[in-house]
Amino acid sequence: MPSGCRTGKPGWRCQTGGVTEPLPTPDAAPPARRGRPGYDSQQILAAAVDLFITHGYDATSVAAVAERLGLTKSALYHHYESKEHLLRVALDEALGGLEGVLDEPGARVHAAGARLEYVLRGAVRVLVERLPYVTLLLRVRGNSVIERQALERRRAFDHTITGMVRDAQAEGTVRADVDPSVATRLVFGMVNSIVEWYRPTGPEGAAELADDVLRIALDGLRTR
Amino acid sequence: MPSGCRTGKPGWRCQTGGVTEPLPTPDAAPPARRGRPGYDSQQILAAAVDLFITHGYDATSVAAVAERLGLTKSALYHHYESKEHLLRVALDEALGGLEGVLDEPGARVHAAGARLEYVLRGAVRVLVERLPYVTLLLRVRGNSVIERQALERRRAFDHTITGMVRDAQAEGTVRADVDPSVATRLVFGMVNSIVEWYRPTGPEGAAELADDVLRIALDGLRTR
DNA sequence: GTCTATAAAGAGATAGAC
DNA sequence: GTCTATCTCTTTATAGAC
Repeated sequence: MPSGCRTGKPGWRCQTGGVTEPLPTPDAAPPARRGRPGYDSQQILAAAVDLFITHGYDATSVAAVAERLGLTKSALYHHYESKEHLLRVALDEALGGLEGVLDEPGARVHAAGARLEYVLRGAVRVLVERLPYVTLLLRVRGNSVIERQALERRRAFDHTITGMVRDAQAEGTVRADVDPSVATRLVFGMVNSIVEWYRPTGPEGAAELADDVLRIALDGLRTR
Repeated sequence: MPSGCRTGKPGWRCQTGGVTEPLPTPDAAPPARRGRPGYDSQQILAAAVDLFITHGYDATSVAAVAERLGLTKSALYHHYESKEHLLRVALDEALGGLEGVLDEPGARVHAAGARLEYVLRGAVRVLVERLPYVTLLLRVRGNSVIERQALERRRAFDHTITGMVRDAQAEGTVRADVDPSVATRLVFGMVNSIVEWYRPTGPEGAAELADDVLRIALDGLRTR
């Protein structure tokens, strides 16, 4: 990210709304951690992910992350050995959440239609709970080893869902006139698009959002 | 984009599949243009957009675009006055296509449900016809004046669709138990997600794809 | 655990030759 | 219309003081 963001030079690539201003120092509410200021790894990660989302991973400099926290680059390198380390931990947070849904009992009931419904709702839940991490995951394009590993885990997740759609078509609970792979991609396209606009502070809770998604994805927009 | 993409140094952020290799020179089929090699503005833009999509706009260097074309940076600056100029033209290509759908007669018929259906189908059509440009548009985050102007035009487009959804709810053709704004976002999330996986070379044509989208968005995945 | 200072390389953009 | 050479600033990362 160019330093023009700070100087306000016209034409520079910066967000409005003061996203680049340093966070208040964590001294105000010390989380049972003595010594000097010191963010913990979670707070540093959260700041980094926020910038990665806004400016893109590649375009976010380590200096920008440090500045956001009111630290220097060197201090940041004390917590994370590299910029990619931050990315790896963040992507794992997202993927772990999504994969966790598939291990829950509701994702293993016998009826395929019920499994699918449970997993859709679970995906919305994880997406909202871990919004920044999932947002980052969905912006990864495979430009490094770490990103390609993340994409591979995403593909495996999608593949599992596609199997559920296929099973549900076989049992007659899901329409059979759309390819299961295309149906999965379209429905998860709808689910994933939530990261583009949903903010937890809004009036709509995660459960209501999941209801809306399920209504449209399963029963469609049209009245009958 | 780091030069390690070319040297194959491990850990570098590069795509697999040789995306960064120079294009064959256009000499093979000279498009009625004499003198020496010379790409036209369209070809240069296409190469730039392809890299912007893969690596992100900010992370793509002008040198990388030039190298992709087998040119130097200076030659590229002869065609486009800046990197942002390339972005501006590309985003306009996408937005012009989408806005054009709203001006077509089918988007102005009296029945709101029919208008909505026409515009959904038209959006899929433009998205497929101008796939790279719309893909780039959907990745813009508002980090510069040009990006914010593009986001503003997108918002206006979405606002028009939301109005159609609201009208269709009033006439009884669209279910009224979902907020029109949320419904629009979800359905366009589904439509827009097509850029993440659809490739025109595949077995599915644009018309079949639009049929699938309309089926799921309007009638849902569930059998009845 | 944070700092200053620095290294080596890449960024956008321009000057001017041919 | 394309080139080489260059300017100035930013990049990731490290060394070493406190």
